[in-house]
Amino acid sequence: MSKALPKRSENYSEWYNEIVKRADLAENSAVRGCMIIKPYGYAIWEKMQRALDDMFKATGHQNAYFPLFVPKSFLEKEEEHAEGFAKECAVVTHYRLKANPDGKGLIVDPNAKLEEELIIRPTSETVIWNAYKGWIQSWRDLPLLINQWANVVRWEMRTRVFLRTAEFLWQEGHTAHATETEAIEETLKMLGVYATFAEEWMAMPVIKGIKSASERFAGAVDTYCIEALMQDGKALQSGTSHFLGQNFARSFDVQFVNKENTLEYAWATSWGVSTRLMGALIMAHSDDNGLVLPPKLAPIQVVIVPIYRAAEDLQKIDEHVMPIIEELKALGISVKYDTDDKFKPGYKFAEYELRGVPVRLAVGMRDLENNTVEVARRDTLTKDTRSFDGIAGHIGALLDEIQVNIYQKAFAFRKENTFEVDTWEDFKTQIEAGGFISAHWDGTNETEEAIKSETKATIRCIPLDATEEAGKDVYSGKPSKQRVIFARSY
RNA sequence: CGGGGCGUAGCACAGCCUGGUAGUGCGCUCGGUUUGGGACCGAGAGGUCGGAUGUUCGAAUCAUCUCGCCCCGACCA
Repeated sequence: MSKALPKRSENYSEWYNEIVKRADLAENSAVRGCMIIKPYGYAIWEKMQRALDDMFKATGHQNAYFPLFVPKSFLEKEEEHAEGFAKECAVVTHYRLKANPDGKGLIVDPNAKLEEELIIRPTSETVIWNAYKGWIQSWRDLPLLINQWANVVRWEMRTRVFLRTAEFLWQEGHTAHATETEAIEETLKMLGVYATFAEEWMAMPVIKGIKSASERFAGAVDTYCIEALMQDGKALQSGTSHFLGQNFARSFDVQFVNKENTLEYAWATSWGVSTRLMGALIMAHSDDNGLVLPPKLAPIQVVIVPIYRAAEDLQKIDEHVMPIIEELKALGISVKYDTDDKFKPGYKFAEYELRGVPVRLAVGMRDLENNTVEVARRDTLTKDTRSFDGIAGHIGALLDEIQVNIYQKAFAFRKENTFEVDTWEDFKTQIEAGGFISAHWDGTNETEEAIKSETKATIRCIPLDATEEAGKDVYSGKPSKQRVIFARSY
């Protein structure tokens, strides 16, 4: 068995799959396109959930839960929404099985056909807005700020662990507002929450932007997104926030009486991030030794590996190390002291690197004599022998430093791989090399389509912070007001 | 759904062309020595070769059919 991972630069796809497998994050399930998230992977997801949930609460949102099943008639109500999701829906048609009269096993009981088919939710706008109809009568009921943590199913033709699975876990926020302005503010506020989460927790820089019409969420007026650049030069849409206008309120007849005593349709937003963020986390930071986790999301932040021969030696190390473990825990740092004697230190070193543990401490007899400890950082793969005194404080600071360093590394990578391009020749060359391309676009669907079919590059977003700049479309040569971001994407 | 690849031990693979005793490495079990970057020695356990049919004295190997998985496209968070 080859112990080394495939090289990131040689086969990115294989490298990614190996990290997912070897770091024990997830595996494919018996059901095609679905994944099993393993305990270590799930622990990371839980940390993400916790941080996001806190941010949602801090912005006034509450959690609720809505059904898994969407009656087909609900999905039909918003036309564009229906059209957008129709091709990827799992449908429940029966509610009972029975023994096969002609042989072994079970068959679907033909007598148990549902009058109306149920769709397994691909997203919950329809069920939620159907419920909101009963919840909203007056401007006093608004804003309604709800989030749901759930699973959804989208029957994709081709799947990839974390990045695109048939079933995935996510959160979906669904809010209702009395005014358009307020709804747009909410849309942008939540986009900001996602960007903050991506940058401060995941240590992954993102571009905030708005989608072109062709990339817009089905049923939305505007779709905003955060786009991140992966190490192979492809973009990953990491979160979306939609301004839905009054589309769903009209479709589900959600009207309220405003302060002027007139009936008005509610204004809506929805926003979501999914387990795809796990894929983003892996692809944004990891290296040829395995996963690299930002300390804020690492289930184990510090691992301590004892190095000893005899059992008495281990006991001495135990005594030496216990107070530090307590001290670290008191600082809110999660520590694992790995005394498992089935594996040698070298094996453990490699294993924790594979799993992305940010800091590793090695303590042996030599250290006990010298009152030292070996401190290894995952992000830089450097080792440093330092005094045992004050080590807990040092590690606390080191974790912060690693968090920042991982971000800066990703930021520098993005900067080096973002290119302003002004000619079609350069565009075609650059897109092969990967990265974000900042280029002028004439705003038409035709040009966007043509560029896509010729280069597989799509408009990732129109950046929110872009400055107006007169120019010519990189493809059509027609006038353009600003640059947009093109890339090949996942 | 198109194009390519692969199904042999828990995992990774060889054997197939040219039919004749089921192999290797990792992992696993037991014993011993080891332990500061994926330890070593010795002894063991583990297989209806994805399935079906056919050709043959004889099939992992040849033929036909079938099922499953992976990769590349179209679709997408």
